[in-house]
Amino acid sequence: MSIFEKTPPDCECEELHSEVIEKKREAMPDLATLYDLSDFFKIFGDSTRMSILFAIDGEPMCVCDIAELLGMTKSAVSHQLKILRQSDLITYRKSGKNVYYTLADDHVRDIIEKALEHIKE
Amino acid sequence: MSIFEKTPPDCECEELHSEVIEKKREAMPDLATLYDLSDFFKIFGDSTRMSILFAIDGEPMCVCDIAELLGMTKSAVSHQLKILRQSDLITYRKSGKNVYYTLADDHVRDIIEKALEHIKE
DNA sequence: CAAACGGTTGAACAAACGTTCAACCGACAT
DNA sequence: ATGTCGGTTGAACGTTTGTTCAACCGTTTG
Repeated sequence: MSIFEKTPPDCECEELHSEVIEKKREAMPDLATLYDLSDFFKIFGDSTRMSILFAIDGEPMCVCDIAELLGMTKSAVSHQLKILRQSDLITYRKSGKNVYYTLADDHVRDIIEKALEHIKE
Repeated sequence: MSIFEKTPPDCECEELHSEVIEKKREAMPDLATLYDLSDFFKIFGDSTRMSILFAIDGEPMCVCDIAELLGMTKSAVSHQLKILRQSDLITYRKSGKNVYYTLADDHVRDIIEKALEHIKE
């Protein structure tokens, strides 16, 4: 059979370095991008952080109110806020003893919206 | 609700059941949705699974080739494929001794694309 | 049939994760 | 200064998670 013929992918484990593997390897993003991507999604992969993101959407909220809203301790909330802060997903504004958090930009909303579409299929 | 602040949010920890909390509580998605969302993102939050998704995009790949491409054991890949299968993100087709996997629909591509935009800020 | 191969599975193990707890810091009031 | 309150932090703990290992199943081949 011709090598130019469009054949079903040949995938014998003995045949390493097959055409398919090489073609795919070239199409793959570099490792750094793969890690950045999965690290990015990891942030959303926790229900507490997801709840916080919804909570601080729109009007900013202080830590104590978030904790009350979610039924959690201030400490637990603060730990998650730190992770969200380090990912540049949220911003904060200090006012006296309080710290008010809100979403950093609209990108977060967009991605969650896309995911919601998939969930509801 | 306006982005421009009418009144600065009042958030004393003593004042539970504040207006803000109640307003937010009504705007929050139900718990089931929050869990579904975070569980959905959790799937993407692993570099191995992310790599697999890129690998099987377009032309289907069998388990052995994926393993070779990613430099992992068949077992490890198969475990992650199971998770992706259970999330309906991928489909498979058996052919003799081999099993060929590919993306289930375009939704996956869309979401990863959105995330890539954010990464490259 | 039996052996070999691709793929799956469950248990075990180590690493990563989220919450709790206690201590701490800064801003405000007494 | 002392105390209080909102918020942060680090260590400890229990849970979750991904990989490894070994055994297993279904298909193909000798």
